[in-house]
Amino acid sequence: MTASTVKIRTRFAPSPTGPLHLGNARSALFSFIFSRQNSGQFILRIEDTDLERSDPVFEKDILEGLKWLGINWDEFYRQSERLDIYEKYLKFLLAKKVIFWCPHSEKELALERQAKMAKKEPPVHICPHRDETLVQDPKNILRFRNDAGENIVFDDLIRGRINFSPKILGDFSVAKNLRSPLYNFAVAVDDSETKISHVIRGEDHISNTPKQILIQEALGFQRPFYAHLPMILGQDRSKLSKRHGAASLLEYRKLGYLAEAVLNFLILLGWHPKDEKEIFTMEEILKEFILDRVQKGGAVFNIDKLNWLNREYIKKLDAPDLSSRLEEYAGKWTRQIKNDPEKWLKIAALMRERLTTLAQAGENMAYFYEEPYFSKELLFWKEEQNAENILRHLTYFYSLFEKFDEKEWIKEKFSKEVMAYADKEGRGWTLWPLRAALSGRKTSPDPIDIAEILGKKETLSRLKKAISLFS
RNA sequence: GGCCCCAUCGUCUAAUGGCUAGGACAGCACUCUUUCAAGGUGUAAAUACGGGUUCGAUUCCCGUUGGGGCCGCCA
Repeated sequence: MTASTVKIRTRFAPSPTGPLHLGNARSALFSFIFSRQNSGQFILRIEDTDLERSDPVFEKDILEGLKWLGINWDEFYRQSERLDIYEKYLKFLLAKKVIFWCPHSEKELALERQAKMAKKEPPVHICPHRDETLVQDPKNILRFRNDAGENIVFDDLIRGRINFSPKILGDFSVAKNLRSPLYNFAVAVDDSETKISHVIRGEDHISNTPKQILIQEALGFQRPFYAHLPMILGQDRSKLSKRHGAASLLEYRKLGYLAEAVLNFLILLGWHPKDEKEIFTMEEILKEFILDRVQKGGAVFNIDKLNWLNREYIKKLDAPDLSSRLEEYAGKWTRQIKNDPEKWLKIAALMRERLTTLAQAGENMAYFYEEPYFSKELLFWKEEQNAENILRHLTYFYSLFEKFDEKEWIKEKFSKEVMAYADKEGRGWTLWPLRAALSGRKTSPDPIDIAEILGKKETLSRLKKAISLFS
């Protein structure tokens, strides 16, 4: 079997026991990309065999996260709906005496494990009842009668040959009972039943692979290709988790990251195209991606790089696109935005180069919709000591703006005169107080742009208010 | 503890036997500039260590060290 002769089918198999996590999202992404560029199928399989911990809420979160990133699946399975299939294979293996009922309690097993570890032996259970034919009983579980002698060897597409001694596996568990398969068993069955050609998953599954191979072999299944991706690490270089801050994918959406940026970021963690390009579209990824170029070592999650990418993607958005994406982050200004879409478009265009995340829009747009409050000191630029000067400039600007027609209030009309005055009197000394008077902030876009958006009436009113601070 | 995986600037990475070890993010400096952002220019910063192999090792081999993962009736 070679990659060129098989139909490429990859899968992403999350368990709905928590929200979709960045690391998982990346595994899904790599699998998805690999299937798409080989015109294969991408299968989504929900691993909800653990009824206790599985929750439909998380399943929903996972589906939503994948859709957000644009990762679409061709087939969908839920393990809890496939119990008949697992039962069939379990019975088959039971009849072949490849699996058996093990009567040991969890407590006994824990004790045994402890003792073995103390003796520096692999903490595995080799069941004394493996040759007996015990029957089903709520106390018993099904274990694999592991007699494998030779090393289990598989060729990982990213790491090369990997070798395991089967002895360290012991008689591993495969199911709690005929209707409750355990992870490794369900995976082996499903990967084969759904004809998965390439299992692309996180490095944390390397040590599960020999168990799955043993089950495949007992069942006479064909072995898929394996590719184990490096982990995404937190700042402390341990597996990324909740304690490293936002780990859930959808949280990044809430924080105002663009799906395109997150996607680009995720693919860059562990993979890089031949050239030095860092920003690319899905089409470009599909064209260039190759498993051989995937990194082997874990990659530390770096929010600075994500922020940079997000800024880059925001800058590329045109004003209408940005403004509509920004709407859900507008908060209490939502109604004003809808009332005056033209004004909103201009605001969005101004914010474009200043946003790292969409969520920052809320605080950066307030002064366009409500009158800012500030103290007189704000109007003083740098070393400016003279209040008279500020008053003079503001008064000049007031009379300047006053003479322009409210109906033709665009910056092209008045910017020339504003700048002529600024150049004559000193830009900083004049433009700073003007900008501060209009925005009420130390930092903001250009006063001319702000004046245009505010309109004649509001511009004059704010200037008047600033002037009044001096009387 | 056992087994497995990994190792280039702070971080993500390029260079798979041959230029001065390249790029990006972050940092710093300068520049542009009314502020912020963006932009421009520049700068500092790495092959973990020790042995081999070789005319020549980031690259191949061995060892050491370090980091990570897994060791469930979770997935």
